[in-house]
Amino acid sequence: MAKDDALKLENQLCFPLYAASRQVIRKYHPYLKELDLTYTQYIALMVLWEEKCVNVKKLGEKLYLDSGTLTPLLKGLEQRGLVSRSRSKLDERVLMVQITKKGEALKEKAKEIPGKMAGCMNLTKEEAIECYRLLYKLLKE
Amino acid sequence: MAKDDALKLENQLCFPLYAASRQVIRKYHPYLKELDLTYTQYIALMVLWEEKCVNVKKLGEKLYLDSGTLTPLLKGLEQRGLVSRSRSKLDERVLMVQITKKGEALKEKAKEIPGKMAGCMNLTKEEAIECYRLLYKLLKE
DNA sequence: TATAAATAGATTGTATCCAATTTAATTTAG
DNA sequence: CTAAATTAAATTGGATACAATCTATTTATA
Repeated sequence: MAKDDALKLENQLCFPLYAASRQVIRKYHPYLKELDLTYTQYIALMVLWEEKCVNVKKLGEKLYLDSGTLTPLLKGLEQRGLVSRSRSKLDERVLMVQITKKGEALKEKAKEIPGKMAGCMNLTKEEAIECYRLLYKLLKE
Repeated sequence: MAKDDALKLENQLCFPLYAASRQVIRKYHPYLKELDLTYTQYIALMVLWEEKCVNVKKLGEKLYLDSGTLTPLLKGLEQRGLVSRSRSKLDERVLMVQITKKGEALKEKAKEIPGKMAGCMNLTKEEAIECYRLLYKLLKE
């Protein structure tokens, strides 16, 4: 490939990655709006629905997000009573985040979302599995 | 898959898409910083390096971005003398964006970036091609 | 054991993203 | 021809992302 062609949008791998990511998240919007959640809040809650209690550092590692994003996000969820935040007694630097009853309750409504979203992804089962593998390979390096 | 499992982070396709997208863009950062560009500015310039002149609507269609993102971004590039903006004489609603000499000059430096980034993507050639295909399939619907 | 180094979050500042609304120009219908 | 509908950008407001910096706490070490 000529050096000039390497700068064409159509020859980038990153661009469709970036565009597809935003497009899929936009498709979540109508469903998440019903729960008054953003996509970032949704995936943060996903971790908390599984783990019940997790500190900010660990949450950030799972979501590939740092405290600059998570601190205000978690404060917002706390204000709405969906999570609670408290310093660890053993190490005051560590902030534990816990899902609340109200946060747990929201999970019941959220359960409908993956099924609704499945219809928005026009990949075959096999393609989705391969795409998943490739994205994690990109991510895990 | 149980309905509960569908809400686990590890069972999402969107999440690795979102995380990998941000991670790859983060890897661009040191190289783009040398040109004082953000990733979004970089892909906007990519279109202009190819097309010389394009209106905001068309640019938005290519990048999957709307005027809410592009207007301030293009104003910024204009202020730095990298692009010029002017209303179409035939249709005053349409804003034409053109690359300037200075913007063209930046392309020479940018040419080094794809090569540098290639080393950051740990997919084989075949995997990259398949990933590209799957992402565009996701995107084109 | 003071002090340096490391660690966890919080804060700050810049640049997106995007839904929703607004404005101005053009096209379409009646 | 002219009011209504459509279209292209711009604007507004809320929520990220993330680099860089700061603060408080804990750990390591001379």
